[in-house]
Amino acid sequence: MVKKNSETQYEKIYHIVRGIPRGRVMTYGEVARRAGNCTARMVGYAMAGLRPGNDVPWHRVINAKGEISDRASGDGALIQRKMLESEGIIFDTRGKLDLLRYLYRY
DNA sequence: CGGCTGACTCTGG
DNA sequence: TCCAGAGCCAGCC
Repeated sequence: MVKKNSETQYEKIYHIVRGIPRGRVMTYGEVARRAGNCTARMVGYAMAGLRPGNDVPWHRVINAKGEISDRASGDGALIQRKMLESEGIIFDTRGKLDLLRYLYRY
């Protein structure tokens, strides 16, 4: 399979997010680092640019604090938390999850 | 082509 | 422990 470098970093980011197994999460920074020359902001922006119909488990991407980032769109954060809980991830009373336990690393 | 924006992260006080 | 500022780069008008 030939890979085109013409692909945007977004595609790379999506691919990585798709590689996150169920019950695990990944931080923006980790995804960015694995994607290559990319920054956490790019990942965040890539997630923001997601469209319905994609098979990207965006809810498995969280910030470095182990928290769900507040986004511009309404209650997305609440949905994300529910999705993660649905996968067996337990949230702390402060709304945080244990990164040492759920963080997916290669 | 230039400037603004953003689901982040890090460091210092 | 919490708050604020700076850095970062691709996409869009």
